[in-house]
Amino acid sequence: MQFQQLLYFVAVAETRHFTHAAERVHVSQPSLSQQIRALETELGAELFSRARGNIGLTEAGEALLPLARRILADADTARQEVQELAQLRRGRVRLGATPSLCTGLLPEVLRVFHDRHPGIRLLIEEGGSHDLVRQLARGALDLALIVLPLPPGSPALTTVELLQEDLVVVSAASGKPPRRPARIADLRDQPLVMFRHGYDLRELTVAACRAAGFEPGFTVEGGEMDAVLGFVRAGLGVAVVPSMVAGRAGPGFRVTPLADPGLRRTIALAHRSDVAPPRAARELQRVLLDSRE
Amino acid sequence: MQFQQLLYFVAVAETRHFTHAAERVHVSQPSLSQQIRALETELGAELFSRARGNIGLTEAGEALLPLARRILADADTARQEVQELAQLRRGRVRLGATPSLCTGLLPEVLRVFHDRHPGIRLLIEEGGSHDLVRQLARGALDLALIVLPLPPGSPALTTVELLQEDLVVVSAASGKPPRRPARIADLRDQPLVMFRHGYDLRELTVAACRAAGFEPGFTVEGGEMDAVLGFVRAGLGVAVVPSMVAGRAGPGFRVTPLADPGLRRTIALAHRSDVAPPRAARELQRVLLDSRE
DNA sequence: TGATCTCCATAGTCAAAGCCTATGGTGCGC
DNA sequence: GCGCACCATAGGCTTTGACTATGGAGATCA
Repeated sequence: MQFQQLLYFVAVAETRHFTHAAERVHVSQPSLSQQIRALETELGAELFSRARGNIGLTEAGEALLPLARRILADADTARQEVQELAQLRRGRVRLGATPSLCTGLLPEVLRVFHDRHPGIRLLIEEGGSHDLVRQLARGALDLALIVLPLPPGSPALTTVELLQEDLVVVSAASGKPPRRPARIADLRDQPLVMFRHGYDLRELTVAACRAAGFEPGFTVEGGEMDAVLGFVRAGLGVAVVPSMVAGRAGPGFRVTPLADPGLRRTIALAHRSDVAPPRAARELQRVLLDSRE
Repeated sequence: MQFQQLLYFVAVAETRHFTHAAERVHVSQPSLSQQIRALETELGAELFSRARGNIGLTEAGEALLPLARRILADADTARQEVQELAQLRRGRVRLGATPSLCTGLLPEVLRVFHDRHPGIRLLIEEGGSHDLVRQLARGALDLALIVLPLPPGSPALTTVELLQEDLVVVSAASGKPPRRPARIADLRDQPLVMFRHGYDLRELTVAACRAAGFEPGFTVEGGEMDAVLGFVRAGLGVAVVPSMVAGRAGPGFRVTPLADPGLRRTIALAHRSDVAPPRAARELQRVLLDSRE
């Protein structure tokens, strides 16, 4: 059984005429006759009663017709569905990102992408780089925005550096102004508001303090970016955050840059090396990279 | 798009392994790879993410999979339906017969046929030969039991003589016994009970009377076979019926054969010449012809 | 680190399938 | 009765799909 045989069969059933049916499906009449005959032979039953000037369906033909129509319709649907996915009219991208990027970089980029491809659903997974890398490897994400360098033992990922973020110190506007520019060592005697485990910022800040020779003390820890900023504004302590986040934090904050060499982190776009990302993900990747300019 | 491509696709989707899938569908692995690739090219999208040791469906593949399964299932259903029709496990026969045959010959023959092919529906159309011939030509009947000769102007039908019926005179057992054997001429002065228009017996009896030189008179006319016999038993008149019908008419009747040459009619099985009857009809035809022995 | 193994892709060959044109054969109508 | 309409058949050609053999890349283990 072949799709074109079913197509020819339906054409004959509807025109009740071999020659006309052949024209409709754009083959010669003998080709059509031959295929109908092949289908009949395979199925083991005549499908048409071939009377002069009166082609009619046999009972077997009547039984086959609705199924043939449905099969052909399903095949059309399949073609269309897949093409819509390929043409970015439908689909999804599963993007992982660190929490700070979700509030900083992503909103604008995703708006641009969504305007361009309104049919693509965007599924955002917020998490630390470590988790995101695991999910990439498992195939649960198409792309992820992670902090370089990759954690040791990472699977084969391809990364493209996207941007470098400077980290700054935020404190309550109402409190005593810190030295400007700040130094890491200044944090030794400062109460710190710290993110929950999983934030790359936590590991990075703690590592920097230890490199400067002290263990940082936290007044509050846990909570997401918004909560941390709220605690800082309330005067519970200072925090180290990306400058992009601090810049949009609103009033009530004092933002203090760090003296050279400061703290920076490199944000990269990562995907599995062994599999090309889906079409929609490649498109989002392009938009992300373009957004740097 | 081809059925085998969908079959291979489903096999790979389910095994997540090209080599195993190839074994399952009994082709070599390169053939399967090639067909999958052809399908992907035609649809314009990759269907699988081919990572070492971890074959997975892409979004396009996910979209295609349920449709592919349904198409393959429909194709199987189609094959099975048609084969069941061909193997006489299902189906129908549309049989036309004259009313007298419906009560005489058919019940036993149809019982035999039904015992042999319980899945075949039997649709009986009762009518005069003229009507039956028209319905055969229109394709509304597969087979018909008609009275020979065919009406003038009949379309091309193939007929096989089935049996010859002797006609006899039936009268009420309570009445005056007629001459035995009877002659057509005896009917001149007899009140006749006559069938409705459309019965071949009516045309045949009237024609015989006219050939004998008189116009028959009817006390009652119209009604089916059972009604006519009822009228006869009630003493309203005599009737000319097939001997087979008279024999099973029950008590209350006197059956009188006609003197030579008598009246006979030839019952034949007819179908269109231009189209072979469907399988189930041919089978019923065989059973009918066998029933003569 | 390198030899081996697994597994999918590629190359080349061959038989079969499908389409074409030309032609045959059979009812139907003028 | 001759042509006409229409489906079937025949023969040739191109394409396709299957096979075997081989390549190449990642995983595995000594």
